[in-house]
Amino acid sequence: MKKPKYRQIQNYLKSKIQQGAFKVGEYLPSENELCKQFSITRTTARKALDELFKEGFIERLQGKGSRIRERRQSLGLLTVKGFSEAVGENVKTVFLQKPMKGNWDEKIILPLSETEKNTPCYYFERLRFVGNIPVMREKNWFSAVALRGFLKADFVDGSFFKTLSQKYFIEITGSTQELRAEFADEKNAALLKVNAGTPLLHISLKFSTSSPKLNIYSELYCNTSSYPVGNSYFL
Amino acid sequence: MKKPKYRQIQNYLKSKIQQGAFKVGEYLPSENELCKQFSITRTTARKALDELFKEGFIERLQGKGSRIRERRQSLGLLTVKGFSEAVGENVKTVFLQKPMKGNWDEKIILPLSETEKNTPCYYFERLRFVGNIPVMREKNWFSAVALRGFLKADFVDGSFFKTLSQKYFIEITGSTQELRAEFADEKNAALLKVNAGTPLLHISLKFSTSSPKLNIYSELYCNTSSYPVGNSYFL
DNA sequence: CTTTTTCACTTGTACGTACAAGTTTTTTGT
DNA sequence: ACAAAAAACTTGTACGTACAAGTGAAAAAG
Repeated sequence: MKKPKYRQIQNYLKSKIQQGAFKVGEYLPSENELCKQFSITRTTARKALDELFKEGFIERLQGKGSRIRERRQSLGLLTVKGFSEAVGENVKTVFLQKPMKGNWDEKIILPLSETEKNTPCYYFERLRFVGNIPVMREKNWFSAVALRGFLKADFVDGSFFKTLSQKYFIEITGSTQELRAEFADEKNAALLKVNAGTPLLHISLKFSTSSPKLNIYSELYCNTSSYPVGNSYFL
Repeated sequence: MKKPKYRQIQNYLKSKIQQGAFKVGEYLPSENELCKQFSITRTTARKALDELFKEGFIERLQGKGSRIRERRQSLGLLTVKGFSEAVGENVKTVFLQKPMKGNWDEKIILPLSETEKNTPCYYFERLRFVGNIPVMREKNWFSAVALRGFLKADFVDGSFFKTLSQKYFIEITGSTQELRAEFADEKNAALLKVNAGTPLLHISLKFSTSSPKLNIYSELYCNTSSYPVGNSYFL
């Protein structure tokens, strides 16, 4: 029932980070300060910080402290090369469909849970550019129950994940992906400005989150001829 | 200079696991046994085991112990769906080129380090089947300096990674990937038994290992029409 | 003023203790 | 013989202490 102390501290700090109380590159309170502040021992403070490190929120520098980190880099997610890394630089995102009440599409490849099938569904669709070249079409579905008021709100910094984190305190905890090379259909060809029949990389994604109610299902269609999709994984 | 105790214990246990002294599903000595055996405190023993857990070698079960785990599942590597998971089941691997002295191919997409360019190179090539359908062509390059005697030895259980682990005590520590959807060229079309011009998933891979001398570069060509490539990532 | 040393901070390692909580075996009671 | 209770194990959490090692600023020495 009761949560361990280190996890309480961990979650407290996490929510502060998510709320933007600490910016990327800034330092968290030191272990000893946390000890005083929460009346705990250093063992417990360290455990909380170690967990935040494992989750990718901070990096720990001996002699200096615990520094806030850009979390995206720690997740082994597939990213369009020169996309999220080169933030802002020549990158553009256009809504093809703003968030709306939608239907669980039969094109979603990764299996939905039964409970999800019986809940209303939100949907949005975007087209992503590098320079003026459209490189990725992105279709997203997720259950409406976890994100009340989502349709009215704008995206934080134009980022869906940042919105989840800062407005709903929901983090991505994992992902499952399936990758296929397919011929572009007419719709995708038109959107990505290629000939129909060009090979596209089709990525079917399921994101798990810290909210058990919320999984995000995405179908991505990528023109990889100029900008391949990349990812990195490190222990 | 001197390594911390917990890391010595960690490495000792790791090498035992790699040598096969503990099989998958078996339990490591308990924390208290390690304390006696190495004259350390439980804090240190726990730290060693926690590290092995982070590396994916074991899972820790309260009340039971630390159980050896199939490590591949913990790495966020791309796998052909129904391939490594369904071990042995309908899965076949054929050498198109047994390990040999080769040349750093210009087709390697991810950049080589300068030192690597100046070392001799080993090469091998395989074709992988699910059922009787060829689904993946796999070309691999790596520096010869790290793996002396590699050409003579056979693969452990037909697995390159298991060979690295058990014969050379080298582990995969990370990977960088680039993904492209491409038309099949004639060679790949013939090998994968598809028409030239069929879309193939082209994966360019660089594996980092625990040996700083060894990186493995791979170029994979996958027919994803029946068996998509998948991966999972969890925190 | 510049260089060196010291000091005050940070995180890292390691010791020891105690009890909670989950699992399995043994003992006890009926 | 069977069921419940106890004991004996496991890992998990949390306390407290001490010193090592890395960093940066302040103080001392030149």
